[in-house]
Amino acid sequence: MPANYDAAHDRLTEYMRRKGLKLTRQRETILRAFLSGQKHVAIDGLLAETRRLHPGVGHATVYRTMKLFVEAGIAHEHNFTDGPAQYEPAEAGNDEHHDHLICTACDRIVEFENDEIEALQDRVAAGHGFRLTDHRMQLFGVCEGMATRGICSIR
Amino acid sequence: MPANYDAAHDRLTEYMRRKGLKLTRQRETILRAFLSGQKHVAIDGLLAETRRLHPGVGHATVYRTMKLFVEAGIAHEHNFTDGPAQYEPAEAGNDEHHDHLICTACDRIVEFENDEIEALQDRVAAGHGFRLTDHRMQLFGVCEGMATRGICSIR
DNA sequence: TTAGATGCAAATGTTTTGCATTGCG
DNA sequence: CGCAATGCAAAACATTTGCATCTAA
Repeated sequence: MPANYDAAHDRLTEYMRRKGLKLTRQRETILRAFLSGQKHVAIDGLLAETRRLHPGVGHATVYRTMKLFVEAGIAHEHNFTDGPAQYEPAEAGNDEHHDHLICTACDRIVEFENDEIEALQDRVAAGHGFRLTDHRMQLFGVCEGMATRGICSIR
Repeated sequence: MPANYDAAHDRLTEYMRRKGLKLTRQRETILRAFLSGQKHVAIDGLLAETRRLHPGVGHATVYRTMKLFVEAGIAHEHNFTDGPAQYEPAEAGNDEHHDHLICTACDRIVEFENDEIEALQDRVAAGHGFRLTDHRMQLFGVCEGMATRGICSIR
């Protein structure tokens, strides 16, 4: 059982109570699978791990559940490439916005946070009369290991 | 015939010559359609306009051709939302990189360029040992007209 | 003449949906 | 018990591909 399982489980329970939804064995299993693997997972990986713990779960259930997790604030959805979406656990307490550096050679994903950039984004938006609600910033490049030795240190 | 048609046509011709490809009536028509409408177009709009000028063009041809235009450097492809990709004409001379502000209420797209942000992005990437090849930055918000009067001034 | 381009239909890959059945509250 | 959730299959959607035919060079 992953470290932050209890906190996420509590949040989910509270969200379901508020919305009149039900906590099923599938949803608990998907939550466990979601929190036990790599930080960024796509549906197919999630489905595989979920089925390891609870055979027979349908893929539609995983899609529906991840959507629910996003609404409940325990997951974030990212679309880095044109392929399948990836999901990332939301931090329990401080869920600061962060952005991503993506290595196009080994698919490694590094997170970063930069207040200066965020401030400039707000200023740009304001300058055009926009009230900002969200943003997306993805930096694509080649990480050190891949650039110098062609060796990926993470997978 | 749109303003920048000739320049784009020249670039395309040159690219095709280099690659041993052929300039067909369809490709010329798609170029004309591409340059005659809104700055940002999706395939279906492009197909409609193309067929108005040249009935019978297949959608696969438009997909293939836009891919070609991107390679030839006369179009940029953007994936703002999860829907279909949008294409934008590249500026003939100075094709500076720019980013986008997207109004989630009226789908208006405003372009901007901010060297300070670009510089900070480079610095962030370098700090993580990445050699940057590309980036994507999209700011989502509500534009002035929609926020104050619920009226969109562009569509 | 011939390699490349086209149009159609079919395949692909991701995600959503309809529906009969199951199960949580 | 009743409404929500599930699993399955099918649909939806954007995009790509196979292939016979056509056409620019």
